[in-house]
Amino acid sequence: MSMGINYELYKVFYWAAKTGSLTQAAKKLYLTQPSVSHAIKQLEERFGVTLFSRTARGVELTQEGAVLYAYIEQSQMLISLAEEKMAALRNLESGELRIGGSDSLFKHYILPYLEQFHERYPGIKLHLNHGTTPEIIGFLKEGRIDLGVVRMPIVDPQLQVMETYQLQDCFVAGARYEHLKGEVLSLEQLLRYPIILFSRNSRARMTITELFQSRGLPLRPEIEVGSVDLLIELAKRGLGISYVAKEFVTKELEEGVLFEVPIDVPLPPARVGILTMSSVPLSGAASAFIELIGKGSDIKEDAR
Amino acid sequence: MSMGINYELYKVFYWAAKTGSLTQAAKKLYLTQPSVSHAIKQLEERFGVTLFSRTARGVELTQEGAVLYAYIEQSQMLISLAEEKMAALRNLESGELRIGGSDSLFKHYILPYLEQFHERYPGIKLHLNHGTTPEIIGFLKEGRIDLGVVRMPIVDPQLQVMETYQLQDCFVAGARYEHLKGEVLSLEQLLRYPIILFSRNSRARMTITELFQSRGLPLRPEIEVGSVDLLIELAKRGLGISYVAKEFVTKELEEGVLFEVPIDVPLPPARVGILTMSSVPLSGAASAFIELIGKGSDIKEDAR
DNA sequence: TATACCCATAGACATGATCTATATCTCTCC
DNA sequence: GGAGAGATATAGATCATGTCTATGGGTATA
Repeated sequence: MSMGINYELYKVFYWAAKTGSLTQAAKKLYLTQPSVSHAIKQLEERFGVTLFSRTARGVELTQEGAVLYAYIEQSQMLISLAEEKMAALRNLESGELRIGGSDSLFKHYILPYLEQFHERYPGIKLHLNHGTTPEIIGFLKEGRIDLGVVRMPIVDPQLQVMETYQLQDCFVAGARYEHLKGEVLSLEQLLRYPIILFSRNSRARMTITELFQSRGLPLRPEIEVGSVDLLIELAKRGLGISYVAKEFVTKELEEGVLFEVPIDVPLPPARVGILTMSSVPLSGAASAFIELIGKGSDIKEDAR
Repeated sequence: MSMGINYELYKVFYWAAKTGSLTQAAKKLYLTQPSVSHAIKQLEERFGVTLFSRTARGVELTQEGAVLYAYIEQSQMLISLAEEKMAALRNLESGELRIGGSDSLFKHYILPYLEQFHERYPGIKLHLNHGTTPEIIGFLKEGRIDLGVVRMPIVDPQLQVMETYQLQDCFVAGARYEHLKGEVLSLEQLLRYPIILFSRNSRARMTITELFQSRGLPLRPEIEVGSVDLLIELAKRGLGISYVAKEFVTKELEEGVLFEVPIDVPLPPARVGILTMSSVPLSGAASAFIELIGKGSDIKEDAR
């Protein structure tokens, strides 16, 4: 660092000016007085200007020294603030956590963790960005979110995936289809009823469509919605049979406003995964959040 | 400097963040890439936080790194400004020069130098503070002015004195006393005429009073004024004979509106001196000004 | 006059900043 | 797919320079 002025000298200058004494500055900086004296001299030689007038009681800024001090004081304040801020970030007293996911996963999976997290680290600002799986991945790659919560499977070499929560999709109906209670339907039978599905670009929709297609059956939903709440609501009102994760309708199933319509083929369980950028280091907040989720469920991290 | 974070590291961090490349930062700082890499690592370890995500194309600030950068960038700007300002101060492109003196010395002695100085160094702000000799000395000791211009002799161990300009006091009269032209008066004869003197606390006044007293003559001025201009004006209008430095009335003497009234005892020449605080280093502007004056007259610096 | 406290200076010393050499990784281009 | 360019990381040697001790001079204070 031969060029330019050593910024350490400004630290010394600051304390010398602030305390009005090289000896006091030395104490503040855990140095000896000659070191401080030497540091100030270096600054003066570099600038070609006398910064202090030396008296028997200490030192006093000259006109030029006072000019320098005006700038350096500000600069020093900022650095102090920066150091405080960084300490706060490390201790998770400050910072932000930006999560991407679907509304339904937020509501039924992430929410309790968010509450815990916020209670434990109240200084950290939370940002929730909802979107479809491809959108979430886009946000991640743009650096707009720290982590995404989406349905598996995802294969993307740029992404780090941790599978956590397990979802079991199923068909549910409301009172209007009461007569189906206790029955186990085949896929063909199911198709005789109006089916309500989540929108085309969702992973759940793709999974069930594939299942029907593999048996040569065309799955044509009567109604297609963009919100899981609506999916549930429509089923409750009897507009059809909804395909939805059982975990999202636990309350409705308990209350009896919905009941499951079992089918004769096993529906594969869907895993939820937490996505992060593999090349971008996790922020303190993000890793704390992931750890929190890890405690609440068994994580299967992908080996890749 | 074992405690705290080495501020040099911030300089490295700044350039690494700004260029987005450790290699580029190294070039900017005339360092090698491993040095920069090491510096960043130190910062990260001190903060317990990752500041950059390393990619194949360089580095990119993490969330935490971006927070730090926001502060450090500001701080860096201030330091750059400070360094520019100090360079400007050294080159006398900026700064200020505060001079104390009497109005008459400003007008008749300092003014041409001020003009030269301002022409040569237009960036330097000029402050003129007028006052009596004791006031000027007070200003100096308070640090309110850089230098004072007063009549000698001054003896004060805290002050550095340089004698420069020489003044020759004399008595002058206007047309009303035309009949005195060509005469040489004794002090007693002079006392028959109304005398106009500068105010009591001036050095010129003290000198002439002593001269009369040493001969047992009481010097009672008819009129006492606080401004040399007024002293001259009153003499021109014939209200009396004024005691004034010949150098202050050269124009009036040439024009003939005033003429000198010689006396039969030699009036000692008065020297003008430039005062500075001996314990306070001169500002660049002040020493440049003193040098300028030095070229225009032969300075006799006191040995002390 | 003596004491105490300040800053300046000189020279010895050791820390730690910096360098060289090398490894590893990731894009890109052929 | 393999080679090359260019990025960062790591290890160890080196030496610059920051820091210390010792000392001196100066100025207030008692």
